[in-house]
This record gives sequence, C-alpha cells and structure tokens, in this order.
Amino acid sequence: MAKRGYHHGNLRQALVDAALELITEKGPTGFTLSEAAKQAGVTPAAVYRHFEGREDLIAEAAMQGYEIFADVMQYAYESGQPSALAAFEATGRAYLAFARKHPGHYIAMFESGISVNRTPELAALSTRARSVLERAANDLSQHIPPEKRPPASMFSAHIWALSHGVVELFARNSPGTTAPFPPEELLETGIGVYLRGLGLIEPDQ
Amino acid sequence: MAKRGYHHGNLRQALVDAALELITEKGPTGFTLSEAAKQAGVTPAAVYRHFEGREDLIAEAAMQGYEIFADVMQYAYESGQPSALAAFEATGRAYLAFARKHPGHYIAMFESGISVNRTPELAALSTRARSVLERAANDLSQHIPPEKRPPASMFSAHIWALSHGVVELFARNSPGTTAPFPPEELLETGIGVYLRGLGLIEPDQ
DNA sequence: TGTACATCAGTGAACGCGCGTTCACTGATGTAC
DNA sequence: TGTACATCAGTGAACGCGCGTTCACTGATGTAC
Repeated sequence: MAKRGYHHGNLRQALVDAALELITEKGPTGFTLSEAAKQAGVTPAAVYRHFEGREDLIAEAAMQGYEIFADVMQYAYESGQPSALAAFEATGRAYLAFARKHPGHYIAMFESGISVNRTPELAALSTRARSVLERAANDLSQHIPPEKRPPASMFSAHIWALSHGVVELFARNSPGTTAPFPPEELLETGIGVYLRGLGLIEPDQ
Repeated sequence: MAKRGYHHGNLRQALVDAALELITEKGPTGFTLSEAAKQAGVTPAAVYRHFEGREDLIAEAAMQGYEIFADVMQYAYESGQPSALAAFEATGRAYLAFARKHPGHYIAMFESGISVNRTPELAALSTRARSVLERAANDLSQHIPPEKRPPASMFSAHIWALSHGVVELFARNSPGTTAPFPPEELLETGIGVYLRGLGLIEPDQ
C-alpha cells in the first residue's frame, strides 16, 4: 500500500509489526530496536520519529495486544449469553485462543517486563480486559448459594492463573518440554473439573 | 571460609550465588556475566576457569534449583503419606513455597530460556522433580472410580499449570499488578475446588 | 626444615560487536500563490 | 498549470557503552626431594 521510497507511508505500524514478529521468534529479550528498524527497511534513527525509544515501541505493541484481547474476551462473553456458564467457558477458551493466535502480543503484554502502569491508557486497557473475565465470574457466582459462594474475583483469579499456566507451560514450544496433552484440552478439562467443584455443573460428566 | 586473596577459594559457587541474586533482582535479562563476576569480587575472565560461558553459568544455577526443587517436592510428598490426599496437597504447597523462597532458582529454571535438554544431567533432574507430582497425582487417582478417572498425568498437569500461573501472576511483585489475594490462599482454594470437582473431597467444605 | 619447581586460579589489557541514541543533513511531498 | 517554499520523514555517520570472550601473564599454593 505504501508508495515505497524515501517516505515509508506507514512506518509506525510497520515497526510495531516487526517488533511483534521478532518478539514471537526470539522472546522479549531477542528483540532489538535496530533489528526492528532493519526489518521495516529503515534506519534505526527513523524509529525516533515515531517512538520515544525501545520501551515505547514495546509498550505500543502491548497496548494493541490489550485492545485485541479485550475485544476478543468481550465478544466471547457476549456470544455465551444469556447462559452465565456458557459465557464463562467461552472467555476461558478465548484466552487461550488469543495466546495462540497472537503470541507476540501475549509476550509483549505479560512477559516483556513493561509495567501496566506505564501510561494511564495502557492501565485502562488492561483493566478493561480483566474486567470481562471478572464479570463473567460474577454472573456465574450468582448460581452458587450465597453462603458457600467464593468471591468472584477469587475464582476469576483461579481461571486466569490456570489459563496463564497452561499457556506458559504447554502452549509454547518450550525448550525440551513435551506437552502431554493439547493445551486446549488441558484447559477445557481443567476448567470443567473446577466448575464441577463449585457445584456449577453436574458431578458426573 | 575462603582465605581471601589472589585465590578465591570457592569461586564457582560464589558465581552461582551472584547469578541467583542478580536474576532475582533484575530477571534473567538483567543478569550479565561481567556483573556476576564483579559481585563475586573477580575479573570477568576468571569466570572462564569455572564455566564455559554465560549460558553455562545459568544452567548450573538452574540445575541447583532443580535439585532443591525435587528434594522439596519429594519431602512434601512423603510428609503427607500415607494419605494420598494429604501428600498431593503438600506437593502443591511445596511448589509455591519453593517459588517464593528461591525466586532466582525458579526464574533460572522456568524463565531464563535455557533448555531442559541442554545436558542429560539437567534433563534427569527436571524429570525427577516432575515425577514426584505425577506420582502424587497417580496415588490420588486410585480413589476415583476407574470409569471416570482422568489420566493422572492430566490432572498433574492441571495442578502444575495452576501453580505456575499463580506464581507468575500473583506471587511476583509484577509491575503494576495488584494481587487480589495472597498467592498461598489462591492456590490452596483453587486446588480445593479442583479436588472437590474430582469428587475427592466432600462437596461442602 | 628448606629449596626448586609444577600447577593452576585469577589478572588486566585488548578485541570486535551490536546496541540505543544524537545530530545535522537531505530529499520527497504537499500547499500557496 | 507552474513555480517557490515550508514541512517533515528518513538518512548516514558518529558517539559512548557494556557486553562476552581471548590471551599471555603473574603470583599464590602445594608438593617432591
């Protein structure tokens, strides 16, 4: 699309895309500003027309990630309505799907070491994403008798942790780790057992 | 103990300790060979008397971590015997305790990017550690009627993932993330709900 | 006990490298008249 | 339509830096006689 030449046309986004590719390939450490510039066909110095520096570029990648992530979670939640259970399970699946489909974003968001409080904008996006899962958990907890109902934020945290653990341990081509099961199955069955433990689905499957 | 002077006395271990401290403070990226040498009071070149290079030093730290980890898990498992349930829960708690007590080791093992297949020795240690949790899961699964018994390796993977997720998301002073609950409580309750889901503990707590 | 000598842990200077960042510049683009 | 000019995206050379690694060396330690 860009007219190729002295002026790039859409360098800002091209740099973000390059960063995402590099992060996907080599992790947050392997990414360098110079290499991203090179991959976008541009001098390292050109990056400074669009970003304050290396960190700022990663932060932009993370922000775009949070944006997609929040949308995806939101969409999954709505697609499961009006069933609280279906909505909840859908957000769990969406989490994993996002991690698989956007590994660069996922790493930029959760493993690059950039703080979510770096900018108010980033913090807001992150909160929005998290709140979808919490709302789903909250809806669902209405089906549990109040006296044995755990706080919704707690079991939202459980699911978040389980999902993140599955991603980190089994959904990456981790060096030398053999995944015993497909991550999707692992997460699905894990959430299933967990919800049964809460009395939200039938004891016998 | 060491006589301090031209000869260090126990430089090899001092370097590993320095590496662990640096990793704890700044993550696997922040660690540099030069800085570790400096912290041990020695020239960077001296490192090469004891290690092949930077990677080799991290690998040694990870190996020592796996050794402690396997011991700790083993001990927890045995301390819970003869109750399969107690043994299982103890290993879960031991996982988290290890991550908290030995953050440098934990990061070297799981977040430094070094492959577990780097050396046969490292692979063996890692397998040993994992096998403790699998054995505990296997013992426990004997209490589930065979026809609705999930593979032990599966629910061992669930617990591993949940534990790892709790560590990564809530037991680190993650930049800007507020932990809603103490990680210990989060893991304990999470495992509790999960085991209830498997029918291994009473539906009502 | 004392001396000669081998061993080897650590030194310090040097290297090449790629990094992030800066700077004055240049040349393409778009707009005013 | 054509020319003059302002704008600004990207250049390319340069910087200082700390890195991992190498090398010939030195000086402490331990052992043989």
